[in-house]
Amino acid sequence: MPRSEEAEWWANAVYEAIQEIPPGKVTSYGHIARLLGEPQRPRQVGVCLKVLPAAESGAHFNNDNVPWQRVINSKGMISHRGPGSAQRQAEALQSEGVEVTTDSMGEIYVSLAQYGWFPKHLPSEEGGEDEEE
DNA sequence: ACGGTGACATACT
DNA sequence: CAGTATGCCACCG
Repeated sequence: MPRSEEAEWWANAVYEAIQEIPPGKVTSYGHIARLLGEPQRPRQVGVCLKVLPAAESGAHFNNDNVPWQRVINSKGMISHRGPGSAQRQAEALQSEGVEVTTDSMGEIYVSLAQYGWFPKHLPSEEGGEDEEE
């Protein structure tokens, strides 16, 4: 029981929200934070994923039942935290039918306009595409 | 005990 | 339109 109750609540809410993301879709950290009513804490969403327990840890929320792979940054790009980690995430997404594109810089992108999952209508998202559901 | 960092995003310059 | 600055708060050194 590391983490205070508050942090636990936050992580809990984050994991639940992520589980709401339908397969074959992706969303952003900021959107998750917004869904939780805390639009100012997109980073903490990432922190929660970083501390996400392993599948074999026996935790209620773990690497296996939380589709962490469906969460990317607002630009539709997969952040590279370690060597090959982004690659792994891209692979997982492809396995769900999500098309990913790699630019010349080696950065992996996902078309938010195509696979973005945004239950709420975002005010300013990519050029003004009113994509909903 | 303390300060820097980070799976980000928005606002401002 | 691109680069810089700030907020947020758990985790690591």
